[in-house]
Amino acid sequence: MAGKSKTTIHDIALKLNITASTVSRALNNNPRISKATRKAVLKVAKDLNYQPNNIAAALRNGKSHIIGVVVPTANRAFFSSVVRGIEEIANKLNYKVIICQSYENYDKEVQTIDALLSARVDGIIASISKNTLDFEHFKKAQDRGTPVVLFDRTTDEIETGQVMIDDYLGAYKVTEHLIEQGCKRIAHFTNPIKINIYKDRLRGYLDALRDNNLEIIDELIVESNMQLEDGRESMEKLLKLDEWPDAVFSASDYGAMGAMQVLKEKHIKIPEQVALAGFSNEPFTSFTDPTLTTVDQLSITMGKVCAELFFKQIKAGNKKELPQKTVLKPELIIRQSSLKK
Amino acid sequence: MAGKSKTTIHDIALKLNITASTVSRALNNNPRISKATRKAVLKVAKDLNYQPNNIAAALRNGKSHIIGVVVPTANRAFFSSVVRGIEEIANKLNYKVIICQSYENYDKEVQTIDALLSARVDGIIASISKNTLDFEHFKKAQDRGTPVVLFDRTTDEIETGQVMIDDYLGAYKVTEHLIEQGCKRIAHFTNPIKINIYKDRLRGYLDALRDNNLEIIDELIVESNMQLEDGRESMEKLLKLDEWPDAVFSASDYGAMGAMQVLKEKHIKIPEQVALAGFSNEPFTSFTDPTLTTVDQLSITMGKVCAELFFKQIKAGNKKELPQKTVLKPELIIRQSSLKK
DNA sequence: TTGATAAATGCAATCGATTGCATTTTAGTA
DNA sequence: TACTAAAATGCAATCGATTGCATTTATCAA
Repeated sequence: MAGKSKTTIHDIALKLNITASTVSRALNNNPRISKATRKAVLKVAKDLNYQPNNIAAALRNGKSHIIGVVVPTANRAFFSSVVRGIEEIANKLNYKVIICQSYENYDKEVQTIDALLSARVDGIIASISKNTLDFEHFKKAQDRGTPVVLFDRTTDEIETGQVMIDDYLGAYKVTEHLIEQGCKRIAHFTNPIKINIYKDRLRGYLDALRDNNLEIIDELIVESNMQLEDGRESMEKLLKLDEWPDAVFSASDYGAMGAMQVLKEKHIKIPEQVALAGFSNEPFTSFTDPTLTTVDQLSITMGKVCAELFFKQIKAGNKKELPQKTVLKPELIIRQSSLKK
Repeated sequence: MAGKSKTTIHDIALKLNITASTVSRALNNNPRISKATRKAVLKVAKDLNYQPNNIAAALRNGKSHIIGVVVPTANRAFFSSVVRGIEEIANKLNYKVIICQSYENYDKEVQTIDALLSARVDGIIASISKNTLDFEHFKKAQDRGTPVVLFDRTTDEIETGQVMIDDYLGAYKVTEHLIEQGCKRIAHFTNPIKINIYKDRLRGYLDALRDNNLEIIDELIVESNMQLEDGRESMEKLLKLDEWPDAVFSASDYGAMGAMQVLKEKHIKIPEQVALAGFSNEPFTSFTDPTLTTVDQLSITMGKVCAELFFKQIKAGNKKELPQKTVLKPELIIRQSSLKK
């Protein structure tokens, strides 16, 4: 079969000597259609191998039933789990999800949002890229009536739904745990960017130190992009200090991994000499030796909540209900790298 | 601004006292439009914050400029890198990419293909799920005139573009390398499913043994799904044999990782007592201790080739050019887990 | 100035599904 | 049988951009 000409509701209508309206209603389970007709339509639809054209429907309805999701990179387990959570809810409600990657690039992010708007997605769920400083593109989406929900890396500079974990609490817990293990000179890897999450983690770290009467030592706070290589460099830097830290809490698992590599190469014992903790519970953290203490971000839940928030906004429609902010409680995952016991 | 009513080419036309046709042509750089008009249109478009409605265009043109990509899971680094490669080429040609996950589930895969067809994607690039045994859904897409390109996990049961690495060669190289390291009882973790890649890797392993006059020992070939847990179980099984293997080549990195954990727990030295190698070059393989020997699959390249193949098919149009098959040469990555001395 | 081209723009149909408002058919009642 | 309400179906416009085929306007040579 060539199958070139795709069959439409008109083809079905023709075959049954009825109109496209009836076919449309039959396919959409409109109660105004008799059972007999509906049945006949369904049969012919099947026979003709009918495939609905969502594009036509979307044009007519003004809604595509597609949610655009923008993540920095899909291969970070955290992000892809969030997507999974979103999909779980969305698919149930017959929505599809487009995943787009910004590759941590502001321009690409802007382009992506534009592309999604042109594609007439019904909403956008995004985690902003690290070097995004302005949010006009999101505002633009909202002005167009496309709801926006931000997760994890969010901002208060625009009024959107927000879903995040309590980064402050997560960091506080980690730091407290390290202190309980007897650590007194705890270093911290952080990122100098504007995104809240790193600022909050830093605050959590600082407050935990203060609350436990530990001195805050500026030279133990190292800024970088916190990828593997950065973690290595940061650790090397710390090891050049007159007095070593006895623990490192990195706001990223990758940063912690870099530190671990350096420590192992120098045969410095983890956690005895230097305890180690990361943040995000990337899957590899349970594969390292020693396994890495970290903070789980409830990624699937986060995705689900995002989707729920989105659908709430959809339902609310024009009634400008205040966009909601949901904060999830993260979970401390204690593993070998910090457990002196 | 309410911004509720989105501006269309008609709004622009109205403002300029011209017709929508002219606006459309102006926006599309049609040479039949005078520079003056084009300029005016562009200005008004900007002033009115015009956002093209791709859905309308897609309906009229019969093409959405969207490629649907179906992967088992987006969080496997391999798959997300392939997607990245696809995007690189696609974006250049002004195509967008929808990423869908089948979660290794046949039914979900079928549904996804259906959804993509309804969304009228211009093509589908997919890696089939592990438990997919029939390929009617892909055939259906082709019958509808939607080109299909399969990558990595492909099949010869339908005529499509195919992009893969030479799994046979990769496996052969790994095995040969292990033999060169002096290993003589090399075990292999494989997957009993129909997908070619695992069969090819098994063949590569077997041939390498034969070519080096090593005995093929059935009990050293262990079948499983090759996730972490499976790897652990398989390794446990091997360690119950009267004579241990002196190397394990797992067709999956996760399987190898499971084996590594068990070996380490039992204080069996890697690679001295048992050498270890995986397949796929998942990022975590460079984080383990010892780092894991594996095979790189040229993921980005694979993605690019997929996209190129797709565009070739698009251009070819009806002229049923034979779908092409591209085989990439994988690269052996030797790391600590297999390097004796 | 007058044609005759070329250049610029307009008209109207089209893509396929949906839906408000008829209209027709059926069922039920008096 | 006549009539009415309810049920089933049809009509035609709509969503927004595109495009083949006019039609109008500008340009230039004779």
